[in-house]
Amino acid sequence: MKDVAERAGVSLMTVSRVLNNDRVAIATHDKVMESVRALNYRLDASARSLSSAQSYLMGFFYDNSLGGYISQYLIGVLQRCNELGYHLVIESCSYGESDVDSIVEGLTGRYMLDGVILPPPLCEYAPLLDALDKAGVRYVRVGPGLELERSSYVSIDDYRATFEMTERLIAQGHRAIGFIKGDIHQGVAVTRFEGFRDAMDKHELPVDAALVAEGSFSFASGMEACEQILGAGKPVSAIFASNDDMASAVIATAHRRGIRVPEELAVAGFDDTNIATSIYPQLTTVRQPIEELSGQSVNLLIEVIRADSLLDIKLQKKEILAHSIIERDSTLIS
Amino acid sequence: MKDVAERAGVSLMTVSRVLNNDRVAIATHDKVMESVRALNYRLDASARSLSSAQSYLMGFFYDNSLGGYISQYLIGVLQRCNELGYHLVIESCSYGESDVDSIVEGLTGRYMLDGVILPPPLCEYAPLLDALDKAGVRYVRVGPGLELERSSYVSIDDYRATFEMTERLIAQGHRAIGFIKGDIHQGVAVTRFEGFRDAMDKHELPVDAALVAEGSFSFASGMEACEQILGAGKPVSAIFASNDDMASAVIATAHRRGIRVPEELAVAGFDDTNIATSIYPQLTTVRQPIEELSGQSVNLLIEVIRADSLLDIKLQKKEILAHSIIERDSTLIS
DNA sequence: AACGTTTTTGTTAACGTTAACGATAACGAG
DNA sequence: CTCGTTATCGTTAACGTTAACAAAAACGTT
Repeated sequence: MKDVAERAGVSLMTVSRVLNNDRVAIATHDKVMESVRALNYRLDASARSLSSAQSYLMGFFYDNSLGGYISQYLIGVLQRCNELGYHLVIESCSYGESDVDSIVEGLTGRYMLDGVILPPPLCEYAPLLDALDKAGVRYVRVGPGLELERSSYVSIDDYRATFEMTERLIAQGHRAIGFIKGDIHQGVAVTRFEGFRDAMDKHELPVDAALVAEGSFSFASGMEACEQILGAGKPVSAIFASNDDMASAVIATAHRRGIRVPEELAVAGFDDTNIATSIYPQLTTVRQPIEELSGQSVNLLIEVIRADSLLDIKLQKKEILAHSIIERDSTLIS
Repeated sequence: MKDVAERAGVSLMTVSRVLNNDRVAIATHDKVMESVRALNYRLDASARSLSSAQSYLMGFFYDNSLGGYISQYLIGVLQRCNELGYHLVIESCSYGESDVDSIVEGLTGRYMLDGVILPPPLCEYAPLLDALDKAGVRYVRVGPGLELERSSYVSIDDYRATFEMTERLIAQGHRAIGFIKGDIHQGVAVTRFEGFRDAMDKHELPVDAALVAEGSFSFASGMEACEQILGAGKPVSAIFASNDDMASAVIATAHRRGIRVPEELAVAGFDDTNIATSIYPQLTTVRQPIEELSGQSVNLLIEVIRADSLLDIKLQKKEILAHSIIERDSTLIS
């Protein structure tokens, strides 16, 4: 940096200011930038962190049950991070596996991470939230269903979403509708079921216990749940699964049993993940705008960081983004 | 750190040594660790980086076309990284999108990254390799098919894998076998086709041009390719797709056309990704041990880093791990 | 022209660690 | 017991940046 400063005939501080977009006379700015380019100079990230007490590193906690869908979260998060000059560090952490404290300690080397993004299901994992709170790490959650008063978050309205999808199925003439719950330890699983139940109630349709099965959001659990519902021997004309993995398991099960979708059985999912369009027939589902959600979580996180370090305020901001219902071939009768 | 040193009655240097597993008398070690625990002390990552010229950060370049499969790479990489005290930074970079230089510059703040892991398809993206070489960033590639002399890498033997799978199909009695190529700009796509072709040759079976279609490794391209092959009107009893996404597209297309799998059409894929077991019927495929490959890439990368900083040697090491053939319901006739 | 304001730039002192080298203590062999 | 060797520990000086404050320059007002 000294070389740059000398070449431009200014002080170190001025160079630093130019490189950090601080207030500098435009003429000076240009002079400095010219030197920077000529010498192909870059700030040293470590020195910068040490001096400024910021790492420009965001954390992203990843649980394997997020599986392939991590990519959809990553798109939004990475884009915002890059736009804002941050880099993204992935930390793996398994829901239920309890070395949470040591994980949090591991990234606690004082200014290692400026903040953390928590996608599902970790956004609802209380021990992790506790550890982060204790360590004073700032975080924003994406799509939590539990402990909503605990931190800033972005989400969709899961209740309204399942409510609306259920009404859509009812409007299509379905009366006997099966439902596959997600992992009931997760808040969204409960919320989604409530939306289904209340929509059925509203239209005075019974929620038959034999047509409601518990899954865990995984494909395998979806197959079991579907077998259970179909095995009950009661008539069902549609099954609404709490996520796309389980919905695709319903379709797979139907194929295996020779049941035609959607003619004999309509199937609806939730999330609009990649798999929704990678199976036949393509899945009718609730679309969560995951990219927007996760991108917005970065914006929020930065606000939280600013509020914390500038004003020493623990900001709590909640944002609900719009979902939509995507109708594809698994429910429409062509 | 000063507090820890005073409490333990030693110098700063000794504390540093204890925390870095340097040679220290065992009694001193214990004394220091006691203080560390009592004061709940952690090393400051930034200061450590600044002083030691190491960031303990590995980069992982991510291209969207990796899509959901990033999770399978992540598992191996993250585990090794954590074991070795490293953290993982995800950088997004799109194959073909050409701001490669600015991306590499962005992480070039001298010691920002100790090294980089390159999964497909970026492991074959020459402009990126050029930029990394120019910037002096050390990297290891996972599963490259091109420019094999250019750096260290870990991979499987794609040629042998398709060769063996093809022989397996032939042994099951198939004679008219269709093949869907991957994106021909990628080395593995070519290699995999060669394995298929040579196996057919060996058994004196013709490789009918009408039964070979070009895809791009995506589900959509697989559907098109499959339509093309089936539309040719020639008899086909099996289709071997260059990856699982395209193989599942073949199955979806078969469903749509009312062709029974595997009775009327056997289908084989490549990779053994999650989707292989998330569809009906489950996919016969070549299993790449992605976790092992990616985990091993971290080991290699650390060797490369060591060799470079200690001996100033550009290490080139190649490792081939074993693949296997997983037979599931898309080829067996029950 | 003198003075308050604001804008722009410079100086100094950390930030918390480790490299490099030096000093001391412990040990073994002759 | 002496001396060389090795194991252990301490001192000093960076590492490259920015915060905080100070100074100077530019500007507008009366």
